[in-house]
Amino acid sequence: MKTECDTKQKLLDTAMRLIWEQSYGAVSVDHICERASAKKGSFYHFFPSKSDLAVAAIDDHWRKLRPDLDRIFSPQTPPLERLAGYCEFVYEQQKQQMQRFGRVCGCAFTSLGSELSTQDEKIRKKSLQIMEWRCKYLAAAIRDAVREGLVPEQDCDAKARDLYGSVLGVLLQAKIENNLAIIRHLKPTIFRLIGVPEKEIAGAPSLHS
Amino acid sequence: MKTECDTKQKLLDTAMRLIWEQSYGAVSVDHICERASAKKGSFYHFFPSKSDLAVAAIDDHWRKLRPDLDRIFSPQTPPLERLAGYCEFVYEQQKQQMQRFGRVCGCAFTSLGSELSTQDEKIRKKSLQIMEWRCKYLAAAIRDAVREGLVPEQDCDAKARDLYGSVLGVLLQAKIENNLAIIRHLKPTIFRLIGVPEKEIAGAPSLHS
DNA sequence: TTTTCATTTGACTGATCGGTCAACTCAGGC
DNA sequence: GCCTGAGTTGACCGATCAGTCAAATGAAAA
Repeated sequence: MKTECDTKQKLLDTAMRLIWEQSYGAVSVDHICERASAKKGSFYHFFPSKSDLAVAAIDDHWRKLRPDLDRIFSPQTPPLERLAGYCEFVYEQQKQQMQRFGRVCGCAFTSLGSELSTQDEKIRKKSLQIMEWRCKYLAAAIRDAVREGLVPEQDCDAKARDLYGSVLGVLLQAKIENNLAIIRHLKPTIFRLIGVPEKEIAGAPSLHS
Repeated sequence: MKTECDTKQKLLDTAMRLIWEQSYGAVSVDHICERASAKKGSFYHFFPSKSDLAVAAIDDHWRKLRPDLDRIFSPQTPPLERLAGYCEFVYEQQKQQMQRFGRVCGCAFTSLGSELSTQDEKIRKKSLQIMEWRCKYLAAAIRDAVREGLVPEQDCDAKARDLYGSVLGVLLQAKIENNLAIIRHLKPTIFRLIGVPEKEIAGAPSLHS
């Protein structure tokens, strides 16, 4: 009980960072331990296996992300501003990764999901869960936009998934192109998908608060 | 010179199949050789390294894909039917993978790109190149749709990338959900993005030839 | 027939992989 | 002052990793 359990937290942080910047397959338990200044025995004291660590790291990363999403998608904010704010957040998050690592790293959750969902059911399930949670924020915003008459009537849950698909797609393109700029396409794209009038999309470039 | 160079082709086919079904990191050179009934020495006779094989396998897979895309995007076909046909093709391809492997496997090119573009520049570049080539088909279809007055004036190249982003996103979701059905969202989504009137999207469920 | 050379073979290397283990440390409760 | 048990340490395991190599094979060119 040397240093409480910040060894565990250090391992979670380091693992998420390395996997995000590289990939699950390219990061070994030894690398994680070395960068976290922990020994292998400690690793396997806290986590039964490498893939269990990955699941725990996803959970931990999501936990740290939730306050931001709760703020962005606050019902206090007009629904279309929530969506615009989310696009801005996605961009800023990638920009921050770019500054730290010098590369566009995409979405950590879905990178793991893409790499491992055909092989590791635990990670697939977890990745899927995060996807569903994120869609709930989008669905609520769309629903409120419909209620306020800003966009046409539509299947909000299904549309939220379409929107999230576009987010994932753009992040994947940005990662492969290593180009932040295309993330700026995100806001007009999702506005089009929910039927915001084209003239409102063209004008008002970013946030208009 | 036993069997001409079908050993090389066998290695390419096997590699693409295994990597598609699993991932680059999860598939070893030994696995590939075993499944291709080749020996390690043969592997390294044809390919200088594992990542060179991956690049070659992408090229080879693309080569085999082109005739289908040329047919689907034939200028003979009305532009919106080309896009609908492409959505159908994407669905059918995943369905075929599902039958062979029992799982939705997503887009092989971008799975590789997603996993390795932060680590292997050769693979990133190749993955990017394929992305650009595919966008050209989409851009041409959009351009023709604009010319025929089916959709509003727009930046066709930029929109093609947005569309392709949606394709990638949906495939990623389908892979993580292991669910073919959501790929059916693709056609209405990309039609919305290029501004096909909503009443035409709702009607005419699939191909209308 | 002999030469040539792309191809094939299988044994081999050293490094690294994920994971195990018994011994050790040390704060808190008794 | 001893005991307990969460946390730490570093040596260790067998398997597997990507990559090497010298020798063998055999079809086509000479």
